[in-house]
Amino acid sequence: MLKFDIEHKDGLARVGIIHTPHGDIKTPAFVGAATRATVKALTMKEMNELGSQAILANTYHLILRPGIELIEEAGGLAEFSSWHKPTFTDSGGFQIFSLPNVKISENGVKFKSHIDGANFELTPESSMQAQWAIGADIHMAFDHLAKSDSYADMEEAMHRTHRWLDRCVTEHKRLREKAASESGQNAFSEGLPERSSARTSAPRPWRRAEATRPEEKVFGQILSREQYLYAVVQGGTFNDLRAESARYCAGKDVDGFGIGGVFTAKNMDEMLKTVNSILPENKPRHLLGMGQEPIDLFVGAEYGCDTFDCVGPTRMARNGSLYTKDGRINIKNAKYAHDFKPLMEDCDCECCKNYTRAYLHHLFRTDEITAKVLASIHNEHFVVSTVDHIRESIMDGTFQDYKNAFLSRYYAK
RNA sequence: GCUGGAAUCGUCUAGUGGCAAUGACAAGAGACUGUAAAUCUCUCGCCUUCGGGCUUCGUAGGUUCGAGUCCUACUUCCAGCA
Repeated sequence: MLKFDIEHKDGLARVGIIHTPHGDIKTPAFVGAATRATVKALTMKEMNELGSQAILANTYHLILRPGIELIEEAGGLAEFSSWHKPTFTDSGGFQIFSLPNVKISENGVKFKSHIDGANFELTPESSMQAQWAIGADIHMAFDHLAKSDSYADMEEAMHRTHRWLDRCVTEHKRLREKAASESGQNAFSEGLPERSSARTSAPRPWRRAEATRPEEKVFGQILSREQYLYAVVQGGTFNDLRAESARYCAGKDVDGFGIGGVFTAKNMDEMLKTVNSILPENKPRHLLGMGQEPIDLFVGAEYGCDTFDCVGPTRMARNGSLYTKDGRINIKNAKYAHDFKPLMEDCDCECCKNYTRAYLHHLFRTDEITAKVLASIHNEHFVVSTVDHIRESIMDGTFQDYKNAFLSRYYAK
């Protein structure tokens, strides 16, 4: 069972530590979205330096490229990407919702690679197998988001998610037992194409060459094959469905919970209150996909979510939309051409400590790669450090003050 | 000097008798929440009561119901020959 210590509580909000095989996550925490085993535009060193505690990769994307076997051959997601800290994988369930032309059946989902047209099928079982091969510390159950927000569609998606959850729990348990009995062997590629196992504990040439790099000291962790499963709560915008889903998931033998499909919900606070009042207190909760808007982080933490992930901050960054304490600004706008202030006052990220808005404006206008790097460093640091401050404020009882001050300024307009 | 060729919205460009006029870039702005996103959308001659009105394709004339498109002259530029 995944170890989760709660250090402090305030209503539904809590401060805790998730102990993973790759280290601890002090919660609440923002998890960087590393869909294709990289946080776009950023190196793992930069992610580490901006304070990120964990990343989340996506099973669907890694199946397409580079292929699950390759990640396994590399020794797992952490080894492959050189992120020797906690990792999550999403199940691929979200892609059912976001991709066109997927064929959904009770068994699972069939889709064509958008890269070369190859046919793939993801099922609860194959998603579990793929996630075990990827080797993230925390896996998401393979779930189903509704295509529309009608009650009927939401209800159907929820029930299917529950049926799939049972299959995920069974398969995850089978793989865990197999891993334990065959430790050291390549035990996790069942259902995937045959491939000779190259995964060993022996250092590979490229690792030996890097062994003296200074960041080895920062990253040095032990790769473990212990892996954990979160159930995913669905139910869309309907509190009765959310409650039903939370009750269902709460009864399962899982290590924590993802709360999915939330960005379609207008009533996030009510919904989270409902769900997190039902979910067992002693297991961590991950709010899937939320965090582009700071208010989501405050509301999420206030109502008992422990971790967040979101592609918004880095995507915004690449598109020139950058966080400040006074709201997001579009750095490409003409008015920043002669603005020689830092992007954000009192920000200690590499971008704000060293560069001006005018310089960022110029880099974006000239389409320089560095524009996206610096912007991504800032935006990712902004959300990571905001959640870190939320943690501190819950700890010392000043959460409401911090929330009110932050949000009233950010959304003042 | 002679002989060809060319001049179109900030730039490059399409257009060879019915056009406020093509495309790209630039410019102005917006969107983005478990990433098919370093992506996408809108505006881009002037005015507008959003029906439309007005002025535009080097300059000046001409032919024609109608000219960016045809003719003449001029101006500028390019190429070749002197």
